[in-house]
Amino acid sequence: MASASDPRSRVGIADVAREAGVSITTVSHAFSGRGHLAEKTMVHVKGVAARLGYVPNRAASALRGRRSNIVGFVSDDIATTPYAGRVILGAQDAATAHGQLLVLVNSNNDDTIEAAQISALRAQQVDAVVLAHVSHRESTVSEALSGIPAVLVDSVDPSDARVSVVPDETQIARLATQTLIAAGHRAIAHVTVDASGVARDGRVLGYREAMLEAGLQPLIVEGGSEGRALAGRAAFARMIGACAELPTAVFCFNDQMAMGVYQATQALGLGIPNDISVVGVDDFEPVSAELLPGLTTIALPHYEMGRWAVETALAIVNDGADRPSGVTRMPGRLVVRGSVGPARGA
Amino acid sequence: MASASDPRSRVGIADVAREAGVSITTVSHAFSGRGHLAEKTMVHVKGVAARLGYVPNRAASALRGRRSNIVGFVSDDIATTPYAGRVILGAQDAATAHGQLLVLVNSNNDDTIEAAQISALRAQQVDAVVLAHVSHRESTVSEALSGIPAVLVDSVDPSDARVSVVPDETQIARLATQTLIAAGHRAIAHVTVDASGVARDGRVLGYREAMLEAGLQPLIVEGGSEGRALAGRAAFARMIGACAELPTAVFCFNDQMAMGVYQATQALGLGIPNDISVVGVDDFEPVSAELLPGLTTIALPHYEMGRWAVETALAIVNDGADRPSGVTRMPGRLVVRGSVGPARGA
DNA sequence: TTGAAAGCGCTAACAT
DNA sequence: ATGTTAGCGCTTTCAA
Repeated sequence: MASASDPRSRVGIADVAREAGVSITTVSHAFSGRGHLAEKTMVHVKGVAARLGYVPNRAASALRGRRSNIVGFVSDDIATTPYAGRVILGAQDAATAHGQLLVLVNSNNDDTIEAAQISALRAQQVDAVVLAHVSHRESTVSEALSGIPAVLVDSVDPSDARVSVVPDETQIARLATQTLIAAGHRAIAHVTVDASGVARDGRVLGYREAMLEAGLQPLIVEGGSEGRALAGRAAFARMIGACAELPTAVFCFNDQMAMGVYQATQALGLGIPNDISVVGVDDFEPVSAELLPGLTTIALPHYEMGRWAVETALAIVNDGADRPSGVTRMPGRLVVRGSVGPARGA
Repeated sequence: MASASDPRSRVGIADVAREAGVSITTVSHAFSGRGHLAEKTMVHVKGVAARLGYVPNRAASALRGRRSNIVGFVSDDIATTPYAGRVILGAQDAATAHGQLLVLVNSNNDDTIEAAQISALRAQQVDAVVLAHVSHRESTVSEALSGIPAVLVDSVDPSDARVSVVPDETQIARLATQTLIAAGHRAIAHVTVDASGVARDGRVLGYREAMLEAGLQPLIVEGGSEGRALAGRAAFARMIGACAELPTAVFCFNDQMAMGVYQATQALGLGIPNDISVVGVDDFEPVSAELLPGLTTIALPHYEMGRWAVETALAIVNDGADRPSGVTRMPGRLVVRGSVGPARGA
């Protein structure tokens, strides 16, 4: 059976030129803004193009010119967390603002797939790549990326050869802790995971600093290797066993662990925020906004990092300059809901 | 300052041919698998290519051939829910299996942006596009898509001109309801949203059917327009006011509303599943797996729909055949956790 | 202000 | 089994 009308936009620059009675150069100029067209030629050409449904073929421009105007975005996990989504939003806004197309590929946390995806991106002649690894960690940049401007999001290159942007974990933890201190709490525990990592270690550090500065005694409780509700419950249980007197506030590694703390307190008949105040990290809304009471938490700068990454990648492409490598830290933002109250007896 | 080694893979098919001492046709054949190359020529050419870091330029192939080997994926919201993520995973697996690159764009639920993104996709010469609208609904296909094979995910084209794949809402609701019936429950309420929609209406229907078939009396309680915890709490509260005797089980429109039901029962001192059994829909893991007890729920066929969409889109491209338009319904899958118990007194 | 023509890297006839 | 060659649709000198 014959196929329906040709799938691809069969109308090319030559068709527009013929129909408009001008040369293809003129049409090209009308779209690229180069050269100097008479106002009315411009209008005429654009009109004809629109009538014909002409869309410039990017593959052809990419072939002819040096640039494809596409930037690749490699994510290791867009499926199970919504974090990457916000980074993508920021990246896409930046790309759109610069007339670039953002092409997303997902490596599903598999190095082999990642290398293959990067190779595919390279074959598409992407101008630059942003590599977003969901959990803040060290990660070696795939060899496949050599020769392509790249910026890392939420991870740092141990060889320090790439530009990267990460959340300021220490600031985030300080902000959370100081929020609790400002509410009058003095016995503040930090519930976290036991597996060392950039995010965990940075937050532990920030917590310690804030406590020590306020002349308070840090209390760190670990609940398992994964930052989930189960670990939050486990940590809370462990804390009860270990403390003569229960803290009046808990700063949790993330919102999911905070959810576990909610569950543990509930089982004990403790009320939030009356008996105990809680602060999380992430502002993972399906959790933070839905808990009862709403969870006061520190939102991570996902959108901002995505935006910054694309802007920076494009700057590297445009300036040709080797941007000073190094890591940029972006602050978290306090989101106030209902889980922080005054300290008991304060 | 001079830029570092040229950003794009400067080595082309001609370089490989020269270095290997063969013609460019031979190199092309070595990569495309067309023609008939001697085994050792093949190996030799591939070796040289690898050494030179050669990657075929897709833009050039797309320009020359009829096909770009890229399929576009338009999502209206990858940022705030993880559902699209699973669809994307399925779509990407299918694309990779067929040697296609999946290019994702996000419309952020804005028709203007969507049209622009589709136009960009078209300019990239995509072979086909899949349009994923997160919440199962009717949606008119953008004009920008005319002439391009497209398949819809999670939405149907009212004009019925496009192929689409959606969850089988009725089956999903029946499965949920029957799970409760099988556990011995007879007084089973359905907590849902008040805004009519394909998903809501289909689930209400399935619930009704299952109840009536079992000779049971349906009880539908609405909690608001958005399927979130707040609405779940509101619905539960309303139910208490309206019923002489509380149901022993609740089937919720989605996991988030189920979370609201958990909160409402907790406030009342009711235990799950001892006093009341709960079933959700979505298997939204940050909620379903983290609730205490874990939520028994119906997983939506996101991955499968993504896969099917790309497979089907590619089939349309390849066969040139006008695939019979129409909607394909995919079943949900029961995920058993801990929120369903035997009926009280059963 | 506009046009002619070369060529980006590749594939597909068509040789040999 | 391998090589020659003509374009795909566009941008970009260069000329008019």
